[in-house]
Amino acid sequence: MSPPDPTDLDPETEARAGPRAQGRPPFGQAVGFLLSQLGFETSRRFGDLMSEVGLEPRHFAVLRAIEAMEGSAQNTVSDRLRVPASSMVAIIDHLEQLRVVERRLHPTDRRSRTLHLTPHGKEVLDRAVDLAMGLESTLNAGLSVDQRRELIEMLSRVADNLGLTAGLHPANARDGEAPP
Amino acid sequence: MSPPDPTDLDPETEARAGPRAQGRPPFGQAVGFLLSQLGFETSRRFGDLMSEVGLEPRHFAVLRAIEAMEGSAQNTVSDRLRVPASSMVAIIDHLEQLRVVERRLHPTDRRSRTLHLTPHGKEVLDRAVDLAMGLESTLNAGLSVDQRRELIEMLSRVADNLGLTAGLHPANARDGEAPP
DNA sequence: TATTGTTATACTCTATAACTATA
DNA sequence: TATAGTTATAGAGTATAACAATA
Repeated sequence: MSPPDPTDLDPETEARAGPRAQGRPPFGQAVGFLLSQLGFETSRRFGDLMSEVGLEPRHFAVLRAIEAMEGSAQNTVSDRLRVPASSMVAIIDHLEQLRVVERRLHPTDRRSRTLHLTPHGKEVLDRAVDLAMGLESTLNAGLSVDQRRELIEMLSRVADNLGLTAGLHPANARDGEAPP
Repeated sequence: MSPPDPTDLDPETEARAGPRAQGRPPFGQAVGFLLSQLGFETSRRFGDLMSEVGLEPRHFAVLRAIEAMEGSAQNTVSDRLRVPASSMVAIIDHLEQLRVVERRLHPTDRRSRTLHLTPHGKEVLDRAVDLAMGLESTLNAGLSVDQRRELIEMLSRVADNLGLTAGLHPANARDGEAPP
């Protein structure tokens, strides 16, 4: 093995800030970097939690929407969440296999399917919500109630700056104009 | 076309909060949801910006590291950023094709390659940094200097709660123990 | 003709592990 | 034997568009 590369940085000095050249802004402490980093890790942990109840984040989102829009047509839900129709098929297939959602015949339009949460689906959703609240507690640890409120206010402001629609996650959403 | 689904929610009432059932917490305003949503959109916009200079976010991260660790071996950089070695090959290939980075022979270890930023690479990095700072300004619009500082402090606290290493983005990093 | 839901296909992405050459 | 870099391969994920039934 060759000797340590003499150009290596001192780990104790630089480790916490990440590689950074003289004269460059500290990207590791920029709002954009922090949001990207935190969003990625938060999503990863959320995915891990949801897998405990057999779901992925997208299934959770659709399940919540179905509870809120009980009996709506499949395309109504996919339009609301801006999920592509073909992706929606796979999502509902999965939820049906778990027996948490049922497709039923639409009373007047035979092309259409209405979506319904089963009693078991309600239980699974309760459990998923508990898991999500646990993650929320982890994130908020050490923040006072006032700090958390301020944090949410500022993040909401940033979301406005980006033109995001509240409550609509862009990960699975089609591009295009926001709903009117 | 069939008449509007009678279970549809009133768009004007519910659009900003997203689908939500009675008795459920307002996920759309939770820290976790906001971070996930903002992180996704911030990353998407950052990727769009980097494409203006022919880069993807990972290339930007590696380019910054090479500037900070000029002349280090390829595996030193990939270890620092926790990028898998085989991914690093494709990243450096791309940076070399853009003539922003050069591989050179290691002076003592003929298996190894040292990485060097070209003068043109410095220019490209300058431009990429400008683009990133523009996004940072967009994100911070409407926040006072004090508010931005508080926001960064609180986000850093949340990052600590998640055990994240400052400046190290988990998107391209292998799993495993953090550097000592 | 247009729309709902479905299926099939083609594409991207990337991680794993095999391989070469050196140490 | 172990390591640096490279290459090959296989799997997951996803969007696109074609399709069948119905409006």
